[in-house]
Amino acid sequence: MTPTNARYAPEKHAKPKADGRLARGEATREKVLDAAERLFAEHGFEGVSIRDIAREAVVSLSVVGFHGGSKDDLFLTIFQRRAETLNRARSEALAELRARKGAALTRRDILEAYVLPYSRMAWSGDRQWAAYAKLIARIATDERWYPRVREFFDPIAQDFLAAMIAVDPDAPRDRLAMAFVVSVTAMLSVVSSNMRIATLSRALGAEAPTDPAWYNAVLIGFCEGGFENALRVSDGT
Amino acid sequence: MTPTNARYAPEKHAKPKADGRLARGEATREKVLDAAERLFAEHGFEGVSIRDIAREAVVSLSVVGFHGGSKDDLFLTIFQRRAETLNRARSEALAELRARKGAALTRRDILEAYVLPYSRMAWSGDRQWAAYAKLIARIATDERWYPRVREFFDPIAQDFLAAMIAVDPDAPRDRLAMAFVVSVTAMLSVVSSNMRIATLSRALGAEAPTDPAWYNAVLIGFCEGGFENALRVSDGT
DNA sequence: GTCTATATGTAGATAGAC
DNA sequence: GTCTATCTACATATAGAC
Repeated sequence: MTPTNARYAPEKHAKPKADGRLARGEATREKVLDAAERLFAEHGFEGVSIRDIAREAVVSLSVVGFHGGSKDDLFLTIFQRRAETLNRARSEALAELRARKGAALTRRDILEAYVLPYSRMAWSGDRQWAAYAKLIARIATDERWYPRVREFFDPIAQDFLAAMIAVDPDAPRDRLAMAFVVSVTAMLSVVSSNMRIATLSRALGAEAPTDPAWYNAVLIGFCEGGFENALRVSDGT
Repeated sequence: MTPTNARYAPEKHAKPKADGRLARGEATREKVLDAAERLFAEHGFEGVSIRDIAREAVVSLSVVGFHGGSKDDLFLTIFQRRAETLNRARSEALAELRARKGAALTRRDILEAYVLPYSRMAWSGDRQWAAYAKLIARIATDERWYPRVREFFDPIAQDFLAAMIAVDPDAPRDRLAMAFVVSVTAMLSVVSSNMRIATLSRALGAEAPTDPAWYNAVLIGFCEGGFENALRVSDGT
């Protein structure tokens, strides 16, 4: 697991000064945000105190407040910081596919363009991007936080849904919406529960899969088959 | 949404006294556990204080400690309290199908036997069972809590996986494990995010689905198609 | 920009009266 | 069994020195 992926590894968000180094305050700010990102990803918002963050970042307590503002602000800032990079990766993946395949675009292609940027991020080998991926998985089903961060994710989701509709204009919209939400949750769950998948595999006598490409392939296969079957009009039970 | 389902509505876990009424202490205990269940489901473990629970249950602070023990104990007790009922419903559903269909059992049947008892519970119209369903969805992907409650869920999951293997003995075990975990997450996500599905449906110009049977049908359809596609050996990307 | 010090509130837990 | 009262620890936030 966790092969390095150059795409995400070098990503840093502080602006370098003219001389190429970060301003001192800027570097501290990054340290604080990075520490908060890791801890929030691991323990959730309420499970982390500002003192924990200060300790993890190796700064004093009030430095966290200075750079991060209130605890709520700090949490939102962490989302904001990387959202654009992820969104851009997804948009570019979709645009590239559209350019290359045109009308031959399939649902599988669209799913890949949505899933793979996130997957690469989660398994990039960069612990901050991995933490961010976990954090997204954590808040996506959280009714308290999702409304406050949806602005970062919903627009791109709309684009992908539009692409799905273009592939099959007759698909019932409600089923499409549900298949999409379920697919997104499935994607997030693979990152947050690959430990469970590994455990369960071993319990069944198989080796625990370790290759991200394997997880991607099975996940995308699952969602592709799921979409197809869910969109077929039929009412059971 | 939320039609009453008699199966779960009358469920109460305190033992009645010989005269048919609950002992006073027992009734208080139930009040405390019910309040904790609702609040933990809504706000998570760290998001709820013992004082919150006391207020919700309309008892004094120390009564919560008296009946619930430590906060950790209280949380685990809530899980324990209803786990057996849910497990029994699932086992019975599977046994009934096996008796009725024998070797003609399908993956779809097995999925239904796993999903429907949970779905009925979540939408039973009883707010405590609904809260319990939300609580399960909340901790299922929580690395801190899942190890402490898996004993309540893993045995039954093993039974269902065994049934899946019986249907298709050649299915690769690792893919089976992953398809199962993803299906379970999908099931849980429908309960915790049906608001998002509804919102997204409206955004696409459809009405927001309100019928639990519709959610069940689309979900099971999705998982069925997902399983089938995920188990096929093929490696993309 | 970063520190120490502290104001102010709330957390979990329990002792002891009734 | 249930209450009031309180212990001790830790929370967020910020004022003010350097």
